[in-house]
Amino acid sequence: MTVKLKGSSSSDEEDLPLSSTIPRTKRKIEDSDDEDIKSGSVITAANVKREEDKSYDSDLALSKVASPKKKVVKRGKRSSSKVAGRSLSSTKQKGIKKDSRAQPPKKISKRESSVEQQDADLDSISNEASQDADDFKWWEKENDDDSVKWISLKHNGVIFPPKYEPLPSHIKLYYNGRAVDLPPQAEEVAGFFAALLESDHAKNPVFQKNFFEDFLDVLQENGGPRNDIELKTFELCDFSKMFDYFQLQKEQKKQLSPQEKKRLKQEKEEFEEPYKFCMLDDRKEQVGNFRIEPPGLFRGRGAHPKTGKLKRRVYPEDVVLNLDKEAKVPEAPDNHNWGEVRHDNTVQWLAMWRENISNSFKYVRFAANSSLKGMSDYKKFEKARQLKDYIDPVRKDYMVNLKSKVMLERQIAVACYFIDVFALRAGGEKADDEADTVGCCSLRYEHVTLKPPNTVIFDFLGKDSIRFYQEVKVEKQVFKNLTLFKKPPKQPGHQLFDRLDPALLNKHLQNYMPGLTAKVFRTYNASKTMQDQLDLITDEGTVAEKILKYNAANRTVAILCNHQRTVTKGHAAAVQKATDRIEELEWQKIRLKRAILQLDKTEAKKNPNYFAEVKDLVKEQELLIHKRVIEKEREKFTKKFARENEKRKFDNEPPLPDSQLKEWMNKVDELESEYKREVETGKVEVKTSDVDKLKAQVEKLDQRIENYAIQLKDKEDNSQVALGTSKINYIDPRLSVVFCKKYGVPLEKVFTKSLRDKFKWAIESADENWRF
DNA sequence: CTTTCGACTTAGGACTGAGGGG
DNA sequence: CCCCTCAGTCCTAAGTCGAAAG
Repeated sequence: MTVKLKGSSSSDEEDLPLSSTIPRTKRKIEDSDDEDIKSGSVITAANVKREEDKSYDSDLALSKVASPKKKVVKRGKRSSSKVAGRSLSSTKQKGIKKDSRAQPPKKISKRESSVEQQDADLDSISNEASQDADDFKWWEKENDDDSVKWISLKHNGVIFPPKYEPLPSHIKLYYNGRAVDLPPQAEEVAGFFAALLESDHAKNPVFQKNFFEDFLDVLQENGGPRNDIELKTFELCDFSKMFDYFQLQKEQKKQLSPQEKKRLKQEKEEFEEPYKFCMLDDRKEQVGNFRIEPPGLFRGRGAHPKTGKLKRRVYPEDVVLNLDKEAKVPEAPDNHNWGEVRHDNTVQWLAMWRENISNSFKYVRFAANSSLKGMSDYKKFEKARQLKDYIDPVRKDYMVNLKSKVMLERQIAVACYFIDVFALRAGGEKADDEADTVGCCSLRYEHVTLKPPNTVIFDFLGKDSIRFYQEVKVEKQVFKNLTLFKKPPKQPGHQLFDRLDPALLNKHLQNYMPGLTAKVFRTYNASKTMQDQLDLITDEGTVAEKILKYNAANRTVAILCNHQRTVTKGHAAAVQKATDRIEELEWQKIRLKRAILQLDKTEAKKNPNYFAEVKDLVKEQELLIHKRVIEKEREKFTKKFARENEKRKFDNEPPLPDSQLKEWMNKVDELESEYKREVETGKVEVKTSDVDKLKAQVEKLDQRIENYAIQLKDKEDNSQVALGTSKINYIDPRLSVVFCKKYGVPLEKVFTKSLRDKFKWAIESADENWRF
């Protein structure tokens, strides 16, 4: 376990050796702080100067020698000359059209607000709208001030999850072998756990403990088990009957006839229709998450202390609605009342409630394709583009400040370097009842390992407890500073940047550019990287090849941002299967080559390279392949037999005779003995005497092997990388639009339907010459 | 000032249905 | 054609950051 220094109370801090030496105020680097003290010299201003000069020179030497191949700075970002000429774009953007805050307030406010009129308004949500959101081109309008988000806002409220349906009386939780008669409220909670019985959560002791505590609470509140069984330990609970029942239900749902499924789906659609849309400034716009989150067990990520706790049911009384003053307030279901009705047009949520796990708010908001979301997305990317014009001084400064005499400034410099070069997040402090994850400012001693002369190993859990592991080379001075920041008495558990927090860092960044914060760097560097990668692609090859290259560029960005996904359950198996298949194809190829040699011995001399691999195949390996191939064949026929009979049974036909299966199996046996002979005699039983034909077959196999190998590599490369997050949040969509336009790639090959909706503004505004 | 709150973006995993290969 | 895979969508957790509260 580690000790947290920051964020803990001051009394905790007093126990720690560092507390007295490092108050969190700005001050000069003192002797005890600076690594240079090791050399025994007292650091005066002059001394510092001299020392710095020396190190500056050596840094320079280092960069001179190593810069062409070193990885000190990834992605060659210091090449700003290309960017410089384009600096007007961000200013240009501002003056597209003068049209101050162009929403139409007059119509609504003047309007009669009789009940009938309002009903008509709401109906129009699902019928035709006064204005279709589709032809509202907000991005062609000037909009500087967005503190007011809307003038009018009408919606139909939210959908609540269905009431709990008690299980059939024969489905019970068992305790120590006895059926427990639970009150429905407690049964529901037990059911939440039972549903997860085969997931990893159910095996997590923290999850079990948290669940069990909350479960017992609910049980207590509702009078305990009705048949007086006292539940004491989790281990004696048997949820399997409940689990089985849920499985059965799932199965039954699957078994429904297609028509039945369709009908149910349509019913659901019809019921949800009114909630899917709202009227925003008289335009019909989509609502995002209009369903209130159902109760369940909290599934925290990573080692979350609260994982497994009961996420309680939300009632209308917990919900705050937000609409305009004239809007008809939708009726709360079942004679309930809304917690509150608000008319706050400075926010973009339609409803909210407080959740009970961390006591924070959940919001019902507009969908990603809405104008408001689009606007903030656009602004985000414009802000990132703006950074182009400021990045040089920012970088120059942090390089200079790496040598600042003020500790805080050095820490800021290193933090900026990390954020810029390695795309770290800001890293706010976290509470004890959250998972222990970190970002830049919250990095601790143990998260950074230093390997002289200038290698840094990052190893920590970031957002969502995703591991960040990188072994990188850094600027010499960064390395020196890190050594300094880790100097005793600092030890594991202590903050690396003990003077720093995101607020401070962001305040520093605002000095360069209004609105500049740590997260802007991620957007900037992601989009910049994408631009650079796309620039490398030429207008050659097929559309499919271009898409492959686009995805490769996308992957570069995803890796930069450390966007990972856990390898799917079947991944290892899938890779093994693909590898096996390639191996089998290789083997087939070798057999063909052997056959060629048998037919014409002179071939070997004519082209020894071509036949080299024939000798490479080891006998043991070949035997294994044989075994695998034969096994697969047997399995294939067994399955075919079973499936065929299943079908016949369904069609009321007589099953296939066993003799059929036997016949198939005999064929496999034959094949098996053929292979056996082949190994014994070393001779392939050739079916043709045409050498050219065989060669053609070899060629075909080569092609197939190649294809499979590429597919496999792609699969491997992508197995741990999630491309979606960067595409959705970090890469300026206009880059993709330009790429597609320029190279004749259909946009739908890179953007799904929902992304095309979300990025409508980009699709319609970017021309071929647009650059990030 | 520092801490907490509120509102927003960013994130990976679960679920599901369309389409691609055997 | 059928199965199975995987892309696309849904869900909601977990960040960031400015502003209010203390």
